[in-house]
Amino acid sequence: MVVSVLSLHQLTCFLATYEHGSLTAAAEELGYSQPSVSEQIRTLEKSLGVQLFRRVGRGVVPTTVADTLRPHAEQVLAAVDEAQQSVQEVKNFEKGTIRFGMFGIARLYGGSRLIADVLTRYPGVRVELIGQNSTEVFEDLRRGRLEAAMLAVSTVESEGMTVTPVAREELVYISADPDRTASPVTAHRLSTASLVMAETTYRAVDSTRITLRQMLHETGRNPPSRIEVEDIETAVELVGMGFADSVVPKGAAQQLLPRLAPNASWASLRPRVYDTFAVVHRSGAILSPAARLMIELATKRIQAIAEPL
Amino acid sequence: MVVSVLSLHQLTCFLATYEHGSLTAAAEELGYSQPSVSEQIRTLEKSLGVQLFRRVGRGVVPTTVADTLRPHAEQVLAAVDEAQQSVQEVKNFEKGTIRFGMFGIARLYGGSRLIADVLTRYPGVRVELIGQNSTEVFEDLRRGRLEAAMLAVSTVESEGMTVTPVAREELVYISADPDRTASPVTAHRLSTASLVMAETTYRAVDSTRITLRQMLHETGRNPPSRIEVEDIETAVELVGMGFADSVVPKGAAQQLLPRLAPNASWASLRPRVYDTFAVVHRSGAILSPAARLMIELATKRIQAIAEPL
DNA sequence: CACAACCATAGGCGATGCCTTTGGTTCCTG
DNA sequence: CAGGAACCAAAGGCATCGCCTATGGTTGTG
Repeated sequence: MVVSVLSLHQLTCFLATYEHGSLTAAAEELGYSQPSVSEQIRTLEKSLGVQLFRRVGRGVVPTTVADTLRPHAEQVLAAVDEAQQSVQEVKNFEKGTIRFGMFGIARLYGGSRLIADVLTRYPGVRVELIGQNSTEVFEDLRRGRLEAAMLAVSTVESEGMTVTPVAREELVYISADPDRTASPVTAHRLSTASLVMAETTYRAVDSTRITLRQMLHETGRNPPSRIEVEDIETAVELVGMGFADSVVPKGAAQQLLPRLAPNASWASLRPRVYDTFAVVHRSGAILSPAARLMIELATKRIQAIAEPL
Repeated sequence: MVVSVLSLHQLTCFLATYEHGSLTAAAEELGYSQPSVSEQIRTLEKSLGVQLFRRVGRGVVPTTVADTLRPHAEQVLAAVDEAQQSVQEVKNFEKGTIRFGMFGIARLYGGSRLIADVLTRYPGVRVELIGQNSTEVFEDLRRGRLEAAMLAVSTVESEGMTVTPVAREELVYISADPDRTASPVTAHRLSTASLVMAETTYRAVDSTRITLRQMLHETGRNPPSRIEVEDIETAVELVGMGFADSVVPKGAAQQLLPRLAPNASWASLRPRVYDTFAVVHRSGAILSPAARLMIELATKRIQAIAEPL
C-alpha cells in the first residue's frame, strides 16, 4: 500500500480556504492562525506538485486543479466522518455485531430468549451466539476470536482463563424403567448401568462426562456408555424407547422428557452431582461493554433456570 | 466542520494490522518499527474510545468494532488515492479543465483551430476559451479568475499586468465605395467619414477605437461613428449595404468581406495603424504548465494570421 | 524447559505544526 | 492621492508528535 503524502488536516484547510476564498477566513473558521493555514496549503501544493490557489492581493482564487480536487477532498472527509460515526454507533449498540459464546445446549436454557433480550434493548445490533460445541468455543476464547462465553464447565481451573461460576445445574439420571428412578442412583448403580451419552464428538472434554468420571473415580470404573450420539434430543428419545438410560442436566430432562420420552422419569444421583455454568474469558482481558452486556443478560437467563451461585 | 481526531496514518496502520493479524508484520509491510505501529493503533483506539484488537500473546485479533471500521477505513484511503490520482491526471493534461482568455473575435483568428490543437494533443481535457469581451477578460485576469489570456491591446502598459506582444495586425478601412479605398486613408479623411463600429457595449475600452482615437488625436476629433453595433459581422454587412464605412482588423476584413460584403473593398490607413495581440497575465505570476501550453499554441495560431513581432 | 515470536514500555531525537511578529501588496476611501 | 484596512508570506520560537532503538514480559512451541 502506498503511504499517502497528504493529510486530512491539509484537506480540511484546503476545503475551508476554497469555500471562503481566503486563508484568513479559513483560519478563523478552523480556529487556527492565518500562517498555519497558509503553511498547510503550501505544503499540500508542494506535495501534489500543483498550484491550488492564485494569490491575488486580497484573497485567493482556486485554480482549475483546485476545482478538480475539491469533490475528492469532500469525499475523503465524508468517508472519515462515516468511519467515526459507524464506530460510535457500534459503541452505542445502535449497529454492529455482538459476538458471544454459549454452551452447546443453550437452546434448552433460554438461548432464544437471551437473544430476544439483546434485540429488545438494542434493535439495531446483530447477534452471534457461538456454541456448536464447548471445545471450539474454548479454542475461540484462547485464540482471542471470542471475547467471552457462558459455558458448562467441570472445573473452574483453566490455564490462562478466568472462570466465574454463576449457577449450578444438577445432573440427573433418566430412564424408561420406573424402578431405576425410584430412588437416588449411587455411583455403584451408575457404574453398572447401560447409558446413552450425547456430544460424542467432544466426549473427551464434555463437562457432563468429566463430572461423571470424577464421581465414578472411587469405583474404579469409567462411565459405561453403550450408545454414543451427537445431540441430547436423540439421547432422550433413545431413553424413551428403552434402549438405554442417560445422565443429563436436570433442566434438559424437565424440558425434553415430556416431549420426547413421556414414559421416562428421572432421579437424582447420590451424592448429587452438578454441572457448573460459568462466564469464561481470557485472564487479564478488559471486557468490552458488549461482553459485559451479554454476561449480564446470559447470567440472568441461566439463573432463572439453574440454581444461582 | 468538525476537525477529525483520526489520521490517515492511523487508518493505514489499522488496515495493515487487520490484514496481517500482527503488529510486527504490519510494521514490516509499512516500513516502520513495531512500536510505531503499536502506538498508532493505541492512539486510534483511544481517540475512538473502543478496543480494535485483542492482544492474544502471539498476534492480535480484530474485535467486531474493527470489523465495522475496516470497510470504512478502506474507503477513506481509496478516496485519498483517487484524489491524488485525479490531481496528477490534471497535471498531466489527461483530464481536468484548461481555462484561457481570448479576445472577442478570436473566431476570426483560428479560435476553433486553437481548441483543436489542444484536444489533439490532450484528448482528455476540457477547454474553456473565455472571451465574450476584452473588459470582462481583463477583469477576470485582475481578479485571478483567469490565469492568462491572449488579447488585442492598444497599449502594453497596464497596472499590475504583464503584457507580452506576440503579433500586430493592421487596421484597415473598408467601404462599399471603391473611390474611398482607392488610396490610403488619412486621418483627416477618416475624421470626416461616416462609420459603423462594432463592440459598442465596450466602446470605451475597445482596442480598435482606442487606437483610432490616438490616430485622430492630432486632428482634434473623435472617431465619427454613425452606427454602433455589437458584432463585427453586422458591421461588415452594413458596410456592404453602403450605409457606412468601417475600420476593422485586416484579417477580419479578408475573411468577412468576400462572404458578407462582396462589393466592398479595403485600404490601409495613412499612416498605417496596428492593433497588438499580446499575452496578458498578472505581474509576478508563475504560469502553470496549462497556461504556458495555451500561450504557446495561441501564439502560433495568431502569428500564422497576423504579423509576428 | 528453553527458545522463538510477539507486544508493551521507556527514553531520545528529529520533524511537524502552531503561534506571534513583521513586512509587503492590494484595495478602498476620505 | 494619500492613508488605512484587509490579506498573504516569511521568520523565529516553542510544544507536540512520530519514529527509532533497547528492553522487558507474556505466550506458544519444539
